[in-house]
Amino acid sequence: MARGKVQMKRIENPVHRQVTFCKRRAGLLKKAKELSVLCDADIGLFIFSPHGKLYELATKGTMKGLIERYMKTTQSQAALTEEATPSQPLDAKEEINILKQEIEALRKGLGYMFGGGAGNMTLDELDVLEKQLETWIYHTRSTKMDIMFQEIQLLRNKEGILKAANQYLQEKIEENTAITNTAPMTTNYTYPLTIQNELFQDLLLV
Amino acid sequence: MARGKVQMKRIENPVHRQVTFCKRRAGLLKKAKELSVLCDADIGLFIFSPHGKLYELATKGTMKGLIERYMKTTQSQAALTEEATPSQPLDAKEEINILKQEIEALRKGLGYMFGGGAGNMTLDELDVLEKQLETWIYHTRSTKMDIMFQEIQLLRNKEGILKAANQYLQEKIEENTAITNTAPMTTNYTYPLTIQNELFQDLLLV
DNA sequence: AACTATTGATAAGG
DNA sequence: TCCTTATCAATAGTT
Repeated sequence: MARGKVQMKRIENPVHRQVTFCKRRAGLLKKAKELSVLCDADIGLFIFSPHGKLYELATKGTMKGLIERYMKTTQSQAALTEEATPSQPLDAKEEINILKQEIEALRKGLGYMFGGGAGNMTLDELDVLEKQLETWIYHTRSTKMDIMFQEIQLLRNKEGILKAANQYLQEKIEENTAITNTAPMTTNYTYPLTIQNELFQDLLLV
Repeated sequence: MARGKVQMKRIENPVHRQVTFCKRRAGLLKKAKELSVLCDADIGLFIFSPHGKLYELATKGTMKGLIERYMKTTQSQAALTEEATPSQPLDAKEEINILKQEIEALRKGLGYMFGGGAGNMTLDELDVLEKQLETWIYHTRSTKMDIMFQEIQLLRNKEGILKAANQYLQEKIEENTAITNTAPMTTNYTYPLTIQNELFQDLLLV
């Protein structure tokens, strides 16, 4: 580049950085488009600026479509990798096939969910998808139950602490009354059930 | 570039195209990485060769993570667009918020499904996810039922046609028997229920 | 935003 | 695929 070699590290000066970002971003998008045209390649490119603004390029169809293709490719690559190194040399293939089937159904189902169209799934695929959804919903409910149970436990603990505090205060009052029982309890000031004891205060912050 | 300016169109010579693809792909990935480092930008880039081979770069985290961020950004942009031109000037915001909530839950749920971890979803999000899954499973079952119903209808039609064919053949036989009833039916040749009539044949191909 | 000196990318060839 | 080299393209620093 010009007027001095550039160091390959973050440009600290914010103005320089912003200018360079604009220039190089344009260059990168241009290069991507050129590669796509010259070599008949399909390219998806997205750039988030430091401020989170998005710049994107999809040289074929929509970015969504390219992303789906990307997902599909990486998933099948993963499946092939697994096939190449079978943990149990034989008969693990069956399980791999089932997983592949599930992935395919989920992938189509995903497209269905985002695309909105219910189309072109076979009966078998729908069946797999349904079972997968049932499993998923089961896990969802299970996690939900866990969280609720934790909350219930927390509330029970707090309840216990409050009861103890209550009793403690009650005893204090009775003690007090016993000592000063010559003076009549004419005050209409009702004891609030706030806890003065610091130990209890700490416990309540859990 | 070198030895002559390049035309911005597909390189027809396959060897040249392949070589150029390798070189420019490397250049593009390098440029993307440079932009990322120099300007603190997050970049996702994937390239499909004409033969479908995938080359990718994610300058922060995984491509999956960047894609999720991309989805989220575009979705919120779409939401903002909708917010800027509200079809019903007021109170459509509520629905938008609900949709955003659903999308967020689904996005997290998607990560959960692929990532395998159940982690860091709130109770509310799990609730939305559960409801969404129920809707989805309902549609899945509905589509399945449609397909099955279609098949049943098809089978019923075929059954009707076969019954008609049967009757037709039966009549033919009786007719034949009536005409030639002087000759005894000594043949042990049993009539197969195949349909000779071309009309029926055509119908059965439905 | 426009200019230009300089570096970087790369087409062709081996 | 990798090296070389002539040439073009991108861009850093400046105005």
